[in-house]
Amino acid sequence: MLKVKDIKMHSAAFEKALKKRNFEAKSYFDQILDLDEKRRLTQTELDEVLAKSNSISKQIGMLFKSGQTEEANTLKAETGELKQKSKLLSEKHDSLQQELKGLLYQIPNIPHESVPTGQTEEDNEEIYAEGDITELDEKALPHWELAKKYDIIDFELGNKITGAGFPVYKGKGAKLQRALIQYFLDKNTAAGYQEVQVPLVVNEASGIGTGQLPDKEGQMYHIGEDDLYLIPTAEVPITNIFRNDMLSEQDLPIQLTGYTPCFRREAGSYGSHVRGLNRLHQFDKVEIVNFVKPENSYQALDEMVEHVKHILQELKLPYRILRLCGGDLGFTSALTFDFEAYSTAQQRWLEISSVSNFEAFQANRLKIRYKDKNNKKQLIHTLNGSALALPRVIASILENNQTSQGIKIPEVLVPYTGFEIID
RNA sequence: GGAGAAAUGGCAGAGUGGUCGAAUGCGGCGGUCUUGAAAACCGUUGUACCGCAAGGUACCGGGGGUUCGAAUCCCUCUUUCUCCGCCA
Repeated sequence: MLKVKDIKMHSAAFEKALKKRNFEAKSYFDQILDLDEKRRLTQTELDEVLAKSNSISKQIGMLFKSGQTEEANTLKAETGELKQKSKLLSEKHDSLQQELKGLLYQIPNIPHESVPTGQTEEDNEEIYAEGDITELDEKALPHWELAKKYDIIDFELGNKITGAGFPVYKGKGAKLQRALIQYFLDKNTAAGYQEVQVPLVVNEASGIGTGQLPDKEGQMYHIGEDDLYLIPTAEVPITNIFRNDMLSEQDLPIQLTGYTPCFRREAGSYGSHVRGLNRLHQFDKVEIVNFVKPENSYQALDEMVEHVKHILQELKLPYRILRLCGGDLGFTSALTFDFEAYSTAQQRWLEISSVSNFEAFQANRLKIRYKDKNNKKQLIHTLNGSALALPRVIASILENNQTSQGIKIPEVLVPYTGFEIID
C-alpha cells in the first residue's frame, strides 16, 4: 500500500512509473487526494466538537460537586446537539477513511526504475543463464511419465483421495522431495537465515497484510466455518510474524526461512502446461524472507539472487534469470527476478523461484517499522524469495537427469537421499 | 466442549462513574557526584491523528451500548490462566 503523503509529493512520477504496469493511476490519485483532504477537514471539525463537549462535561462535574445541581442540568441540555453532531461527523470520518483505504488497496506497488516495459511474460528480460541444455534422444520422457515408470509420484491416487492437483509421492519420490527440503533449509540456514515453522492456516488480517486480500481472494482456499485461509505461500505467515511491530535498528536485518506446503486454488488453469508437477493445488516450498533497512534492500535482493543461483549451480540444473517486465510484475512487488529451470523433455522453462523486493509496500500495510539512529520511526523493507519451490525442481531433475539406467540424483543430494539413482 | 477468573504504559502493578493519559516500583534516557564505573540523588520517559504553531482529539485486549461524563457500569467477541472432559 502506498502512503498518501508519498502520493501527494510524487503523484506525477508515480503515475508515470505505474504506466509500466499498464495501470492508469491518475483518477485514483485524484480521488485519493480529494478524499484525504475531506477526511482531514472532517477530523478537525470533529475534534472541535469533541473538545467543546469535553469541556462542558468537565464543568458539569464541577457543578455537581459544588452542589449547583440546577446549573448542571441546564448545561446537560446543551450537550444533546453536540452529541448528535459528533456522531454524524465521526461516521462521516470513518466512511471517508474506509473509502480511502479501499482505493489505496487497489493501487499496485511502484515498479523500480530498472523494470522493463512490457505487457506479458514474453517481454521479461533474461539477465543471466547457466548450465547446459542437453539434447536428449527421442526416448526422453516427460516427468509425469518418468514418475509412473519408476512409481515415485502417483497422480491418479491423489485424484482419488482429494482431486486433481494433489499428487501422492511414493518411495524414492517421497524421499527425494524430503531430501530437497532438508538440503534447501540447510543451505538457507548456512547463509544466515533462521529456520521457522509457521501455521499453514492464517486469518484475514494476515492475508490483508501481505496483499493476498482483498484483491486475490480467489487464489486461496477459505475455511468458511472458522474464517481462515490455507496459505498460498509461506510468505504470508512468515512476513506477518512482525505485523504491527516496532523493531529496533540492531534487530535488522532479520532473515527467516521456512518450509511449508502451499495451497492454491488456481481457478481457471487448464491445458498441457499444467500437466504433472507443472501446476498443483498443493505443493511444497522453502521460502526465504528478509526484513531490512530501506537503504539496504536492493543489496539484499542481489544477495538473495546470488544465493538461489548458488543452489541451482550445486544441483547442476540449467536455469536462467529473468527480470520481470511491468506487465508481469506481481501486485506488491517493486522488482522481481524469476528463476526458471529448463525442463528438457517438455522443452520449456519452468518457474522455480521468484525473488522480490517489496520495498515498504507490505510494511505499510503490515505496520512493520523500526526506530532509526535518530529515533525516528520508519517503515522497513520486506523481500522474499523461493529457495526453492519443490515440484518443478523435481520435474527438472527427473527430466534432465534421466539415463538408460535410471534417474541420477545430483551429487549434493546423495547424502540426503541415501541413494544415487532412481531405478 | 463445560465451569470459573483475568486482560491497564517497555515490564511489574494500583486504580469501581468526574482535574485519570492514568499512582508506585523496575527499566530507558539526560544530569550531579566519581580518575572511571557502581551506588545515591535530581530531572525526564507511551502511541496515533489534525494543526505552521499554540494547542486539540483518540487510545487502559477488539467491537458495540448506557451516561452530560467510562480504565471503572452493561452486551459481545478474542486471548490467557485455573478446574473438569476429550485427545496425538
